[in-house]
Amino acid sequence: MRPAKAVETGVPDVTTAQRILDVAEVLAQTRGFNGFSYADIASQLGMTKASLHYHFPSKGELGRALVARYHENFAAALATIDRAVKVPAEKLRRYAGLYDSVMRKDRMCLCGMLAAEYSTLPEAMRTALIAFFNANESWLAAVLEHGREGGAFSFRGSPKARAQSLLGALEGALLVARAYGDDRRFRATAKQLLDDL
Amino acid sequence: MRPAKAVETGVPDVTTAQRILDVAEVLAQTRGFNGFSYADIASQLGMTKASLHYHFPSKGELGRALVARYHENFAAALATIDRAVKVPAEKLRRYAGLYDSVMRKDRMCLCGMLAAEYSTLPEAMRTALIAFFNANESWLAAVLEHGREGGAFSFRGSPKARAQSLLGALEGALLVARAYGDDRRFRATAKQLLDDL
DNA sequence: GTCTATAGGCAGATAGAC
DNA sequence: GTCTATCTGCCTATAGAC
Repeated sequence: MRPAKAVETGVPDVTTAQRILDVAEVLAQTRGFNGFSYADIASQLGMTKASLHYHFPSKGELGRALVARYHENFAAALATIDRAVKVPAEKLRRYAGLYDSVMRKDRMCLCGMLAAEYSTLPEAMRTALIAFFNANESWLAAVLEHGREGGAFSFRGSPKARAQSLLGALEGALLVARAYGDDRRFRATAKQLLDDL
Repeated sequence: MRPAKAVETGVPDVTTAQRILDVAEVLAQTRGFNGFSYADIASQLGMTKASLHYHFPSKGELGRALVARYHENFAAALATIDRAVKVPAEKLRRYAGLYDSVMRKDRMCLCGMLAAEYSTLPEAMRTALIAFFNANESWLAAVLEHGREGGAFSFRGSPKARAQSLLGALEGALLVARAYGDDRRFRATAKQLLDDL
């Protein structure tokens, strides 16, 4: 039986693989997937490149794991919103808040960043990336449809089409605001997008 | 006096520097600035890497020239729109058409791509990038203000704020649509953005 | 202006000791 | 699991012949 560890502190096990992903995620969100190397991760963790390859044999594998975990965490955040809030407009406000918290950390959405690099990504990462966007769109479309039925929104067109443009608009707002280094700019655009519904 | 060349064909001089920029532009728009090398350009032009360095001593220099030329061409396109069209809504339709023509070539807007890579860019490129966005926003803000005064638009908020969110939304729509490889998706979003004004 | 040749460094990745 | 050592290849960039 596996021994319980760090029970006193209440701090759960953090595996090396997780710590690698943590560092890689920040690097990928700030510099892009092609903008960092195993050496960057290794130096930040005080270990060697060879050790990283034990956990993630190739960079493509690392990237795939990165997107998968990001997707899981995002899905969990959406589930939390669904549990905590029932009002569609407030759901969307919180959804935009997820992007805002990324902006405040001076990062880009991981998947927005990877979308820019799409043509250079291995197939497994491409597939995972599209899955992330699809999940976001489905969630958004459901909220939008529900909100319009309830009279909270009055947008034209299908909920699906709206979901697509909203997703793109938030990613783009983040992309440009980050270049300006201005998070108020992102919030102003996000508010406007939601007010337009 | 410099001898006239290619007068018979009516084809103007295309300098080597221009041809280098042409190839580099496509590469930067599809793979990102960190996603291509001098070797890629050289092989496409049938010349050596060393020759490229004669025209552009460093990759940063090449990138700066890339953004500067892109900005010039974009400004010229906006001037053409201003000359050909007076109706604000139609001006914006043509503006979105500029992005659409990029999408149809399976490329990303050069500056949207560079915005993703912002933190890895040399200072000169960052400055040129922001200048591009500023010019776009100024043009958009003027058209939006004019259109609202004329009763064509009824958006809320300042024209400047609208210009910022419109620019971001178009860049983001392009970014995501490109990952899906679906240009109809881009056009649907663009239409929606303009209809919302 | 374009070439050959090469420098010097960093990339992702592997072998094998501990 | 982590290390040292190393491989192979590509990167940006330069020197100097033509």
